[in-house]
Amino acid sequence: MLDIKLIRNDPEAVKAAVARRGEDTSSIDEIVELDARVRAHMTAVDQIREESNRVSKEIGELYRNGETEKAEALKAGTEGQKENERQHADALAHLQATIRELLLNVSNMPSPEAPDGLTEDDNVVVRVEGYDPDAIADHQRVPHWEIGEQLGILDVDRAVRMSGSMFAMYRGHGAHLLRALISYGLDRNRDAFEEIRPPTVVKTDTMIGTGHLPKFADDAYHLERDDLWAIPTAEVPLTSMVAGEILDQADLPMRLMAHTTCYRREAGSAGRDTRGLLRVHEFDKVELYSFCTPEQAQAMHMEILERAENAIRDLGLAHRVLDLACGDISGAGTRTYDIEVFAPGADRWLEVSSVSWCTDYQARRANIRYRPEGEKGTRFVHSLNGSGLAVPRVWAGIVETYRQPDGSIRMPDVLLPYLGGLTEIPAPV
RNA sequence: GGAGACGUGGCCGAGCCAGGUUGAAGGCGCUUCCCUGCUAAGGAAGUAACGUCGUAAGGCGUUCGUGGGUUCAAAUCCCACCGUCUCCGCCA
Repeated sequence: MLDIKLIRNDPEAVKAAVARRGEDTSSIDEIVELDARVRAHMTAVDQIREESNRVSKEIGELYRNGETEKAEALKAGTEGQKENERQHADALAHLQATIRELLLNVSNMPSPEAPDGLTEDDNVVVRVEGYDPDAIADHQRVPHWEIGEQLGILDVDRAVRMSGSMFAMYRGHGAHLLRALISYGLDRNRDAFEEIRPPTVVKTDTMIGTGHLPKFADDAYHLERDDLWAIPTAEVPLTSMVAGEILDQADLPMRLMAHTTCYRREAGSAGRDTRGLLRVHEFDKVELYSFCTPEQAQAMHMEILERAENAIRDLGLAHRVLDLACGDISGAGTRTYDIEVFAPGADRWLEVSSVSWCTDYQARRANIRYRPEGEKGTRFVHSLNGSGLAVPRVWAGIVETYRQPDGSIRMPDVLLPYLGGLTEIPAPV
């Protein structure tokens, strides 16, 4: 969430920034107004408590000295104070809860450098690599859901029978390829990132920490009986890993990576891009993540983007990098780069990574701070995340891109160490 | 799931049964200074976070797992929840 002090001191600037997303900013005015009332009640409560603390201490002293009568007299004088305090305290608590609720629903301020615009059409293409529409051969123009069926490596129909639409099942070499991609995604970042395998089902507080709740409750799977949520991305448990902690500056930047399954209801996108693996409710992903100081954040953003892009480049996939327009940046982000792979069979760009710099927006929610060296007090860390490898769409890109004239699929060189001798998925006989 | 024990500051650990100068003894760690050829040892002082008021110095408030309650007063008493540990049961 945003810093209430920042909103208090310069509401117009905050509104202007948030408005670039196309978001309604009227709640910010409301917050400012409620905040003033909060502080009035706060002062009142503090004064009442100060007085009551003082009197209590005095009573204690009187009892100790055996001056029971005086003590009783003082006690009698405290009547009514309690009710008075309670009224202010209740009003205060109520206002604070309201403010928090409002605050949780205000998105992060986009970076001044983020491109203007409200939709994905306004995203700026930073670079395109390996994309040549004229060089795409006919045998590559087969969508992966057809290839998957032909080769017996992807079985959507049976997955749908078990779990409903937008679920997939990988089989045989297809499942093996999936596993290879996960290992590949992790291993190539092992030089700097600590591998984590977190829980994939988490408490409500954990989801709030990253900004996925309350705003996007409809997009997440909820296990009502135990009040647990299936994570939409490893970003959720990774952020919460150090929730409430004060980190040593020496430990920053902290680099973490995790392979997890991710669950998304995709509530707003029913019927869109539903063929094959374009959009599924359950998928595997390797996530790259970092906590760092504000000073380190910009460089870390570039590092994660570079690592994610290199993984795609080394797989030999045509791709492009987008600088997202304000309106397309997810709630917690201040700036986001997307990586899209071109899938020649499906004939479209598929988002395979979203690399976001969240400033202290998530850290504030999850209360993650660090002690700056040579400075008093604490500061909130910055958090950054990016998909190191989103498996299904990369899988789709590979299967379509590497399809040979005979219908077999050659395996990218960089995956060979993970495929136990498999160099191609053979064509059906 | 059953029975019991327990959750205190960066860490360890008193205090809780008998509520009152306890924001919390003592120790470790850390910081600064002294001593010192170097290191070790030793001596002195300091060492939580958050909120709020204040230009500041500083004042006040909150926090002893979390949330309620009792009381003039709660780390201490009561209730609920969360978590940890031990034993039993079950189990990949």
